[in-house]
Amino acid sequence: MKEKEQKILDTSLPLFVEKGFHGTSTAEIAKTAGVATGTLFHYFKTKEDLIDRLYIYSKESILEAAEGDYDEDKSFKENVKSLWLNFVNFGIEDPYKFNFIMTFHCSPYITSFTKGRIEEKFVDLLEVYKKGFREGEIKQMYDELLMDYFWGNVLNTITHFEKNPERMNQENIELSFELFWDGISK
Amino acid sequence: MKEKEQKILDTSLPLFVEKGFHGTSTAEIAKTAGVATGTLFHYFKTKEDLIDRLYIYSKESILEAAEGDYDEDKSFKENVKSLWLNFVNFGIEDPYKFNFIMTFHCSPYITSFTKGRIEEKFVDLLEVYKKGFREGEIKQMYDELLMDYFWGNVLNTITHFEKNPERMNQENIELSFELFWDGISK
Amino acid sequence: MKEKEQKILDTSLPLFVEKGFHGTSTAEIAKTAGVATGTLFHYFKTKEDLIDRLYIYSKESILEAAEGDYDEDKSFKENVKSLWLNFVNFGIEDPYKFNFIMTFHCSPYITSFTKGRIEEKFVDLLEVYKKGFREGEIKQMYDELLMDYFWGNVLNTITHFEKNPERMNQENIELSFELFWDGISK
Amino acid sequence: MKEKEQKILDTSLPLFVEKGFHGTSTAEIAKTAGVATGTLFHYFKTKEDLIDRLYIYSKESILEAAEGDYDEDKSFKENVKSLWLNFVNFGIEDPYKFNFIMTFHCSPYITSFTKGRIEEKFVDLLEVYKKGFREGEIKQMYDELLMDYFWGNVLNTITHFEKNPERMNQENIELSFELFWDGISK
DNA sequence: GATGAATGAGTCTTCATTCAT
DNA sequence: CATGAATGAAGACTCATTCAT
Repeated sequence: MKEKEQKILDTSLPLFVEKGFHGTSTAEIAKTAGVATGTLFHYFKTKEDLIDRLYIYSKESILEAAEGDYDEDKSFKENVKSLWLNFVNFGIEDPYKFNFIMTFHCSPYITSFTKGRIEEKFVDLLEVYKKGFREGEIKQMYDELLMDYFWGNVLNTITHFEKNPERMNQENIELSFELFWDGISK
Repeated sequence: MKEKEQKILDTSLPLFVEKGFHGTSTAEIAKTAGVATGTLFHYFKTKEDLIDRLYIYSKESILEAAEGDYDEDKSFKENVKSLWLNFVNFGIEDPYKFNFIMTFHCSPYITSFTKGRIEEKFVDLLEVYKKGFREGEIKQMYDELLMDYFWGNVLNTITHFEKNPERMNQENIELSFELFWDGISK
Repeated sequence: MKEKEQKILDTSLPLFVEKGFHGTSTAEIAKTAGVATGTLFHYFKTKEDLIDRLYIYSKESILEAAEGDYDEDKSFKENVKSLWLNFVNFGIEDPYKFNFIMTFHCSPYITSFTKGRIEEKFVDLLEVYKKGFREGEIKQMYDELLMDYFWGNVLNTITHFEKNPERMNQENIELSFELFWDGISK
Repeated sequence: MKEKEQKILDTSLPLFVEKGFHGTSTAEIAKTAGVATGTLFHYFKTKEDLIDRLYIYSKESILEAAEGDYDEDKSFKENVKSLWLNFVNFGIEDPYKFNFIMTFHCSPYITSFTKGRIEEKFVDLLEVYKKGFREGEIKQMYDELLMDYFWGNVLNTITHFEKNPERMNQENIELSFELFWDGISK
């Protein structure tokens, strides 16, 4: 990827998160990225194209962050915790990318093609855990509720430590996971 | 409140939720509400003023929905469940108002004056519960985490049933509360 | 029609004729008409809409100019001459409108709906002459050739006197008609 | 002339005819011609330069088509007919070049230098006929009217057969010439 | 109170042209 | 020669807001 293209992606992501799609002008993005407006449209056909590419970019980052962790030798709880931590750490370390995904997940500006392409990979990732959930020591419930509960807790934890960074330490992160795990345990 | 003023409030709320602040034009609001653009600016000095008033309007609704419920004769869990249910029901019955609050809670368009005024009332409402939490049979943790966990679960539950309306029944709502409660229980 | 709307129509017509569709900017039109750019788009949804309305406006003018002239008591040649003169006079007196029609007749910016609506009226106007042409003392030929020959001569005459205004007098106009008439006479 | 230079000329001519000067972008020309934008500007200093060169190119083509035909042994009418046919055939066989000339004849983008240079040659070509017109069996009239009448008829004939290609045959072309000739004959 | 014509700054996007490679 | 990334002025169109009626 060309240098200016990357610069535009990196610059526009926090702007979109903080000011929304319509609240961020292409002029502002270009200016902040230190390129001409024409350059932005050289790399991204439209503003929609830019945000679509940002969505792919962010989702790939979060997938990478969580990937390839399942360890058969550890307990199921340990494996789930590891996944949970990967997501939470990603959200804390790269809050803009995380918030971008949360904000534009339902946005009409992300093409359904892109959404579908990404969602597929996500489903693959979680497949290995689903099995464990079903056999495990956790409450009986349908998949969607479990997934939403998991995600809700990840999101909640990230948001909480974003708001209260002085509270973020090993102990409180452990506690947050226990809140989640004790909720689903039988 | 005058009829047209009310019409503008009711019309603009879902528009703002679905298209965002900058994505919704005053012309569209006026047209949808069946009034002239001039009329909108007669009742609301600026677009910011309109969204500020919507925030007050929505927050007052949710406060009303949760108010005056604490019953000394019931167990603490029952009281918390009752509060949790009030919020969840509000979000399910009036999803636009609920989403409006969630979306514009952090928005720069809501004046900090308005935010402060409202937050104050909220704190009052929760004060009575805080005591219970401290004395109760729940895990030891600091207030902010508890509040955020509570809110995260409410939000999560509402979002889940919005996405999966066919799953919404007494049993699954109870289950959702148990996920929350078992999380904080010792 | 509102005053500013009319002003925009009158101002833009010569601009489009002289500089073409793409060569004339909406900013220039508005400035020349003495209105704000927003005003132009208040009355005309798009630039295409403006040129479409101009086409209707011009064609209606030329139709009015030629209308209702057929006189059974005069010779056929006199009637044709009268029609020919009406068109020629229109083109000389209102050269912008005439040139606008000639230039944008085949333009993709005029909707086919508008073209059809106008063409219909034109066909009606010429119908009464067609009969005469067929029975008359003129050469045998198919309708389209006759019509194109007639129009070509009208256009030619107007263009000629536009370029050589000092030549325009009764005698030369008569001569021009004779060039046309002797062409089609047997 | 280099291959790419020629390609650009051949590609841009129909584009300019169909979409106008401002309606055709240099990017589109380059893309259609299969060259880089930089290449276009290597051969043609500006867009105006390109259209200027196209004008010369087209006018030279039409001059070639009509050149060197006057035959003292034939009747004057035969000679005029031959010239008339040369132009008509050119317009029918190479409609884009012909239309280009007609469209950009009055265009401000063609430098007056170019126009003058070309017009000169044209005058030379017609000089030999003027004499004949004056002495011949045709109506008394001034030169400009005669020239415009001649051109008008050529243009008219070409346009007519472009619109009605199925009517184009020896007989109808003869008829078209007779319309013209009988018009100017005494 | 209610209207909607009028405004002009601001939006996204295109374009002719340049220049380093 | 040939390329295409880079530029920023200009284009069509939108929008919050005002004000005369």
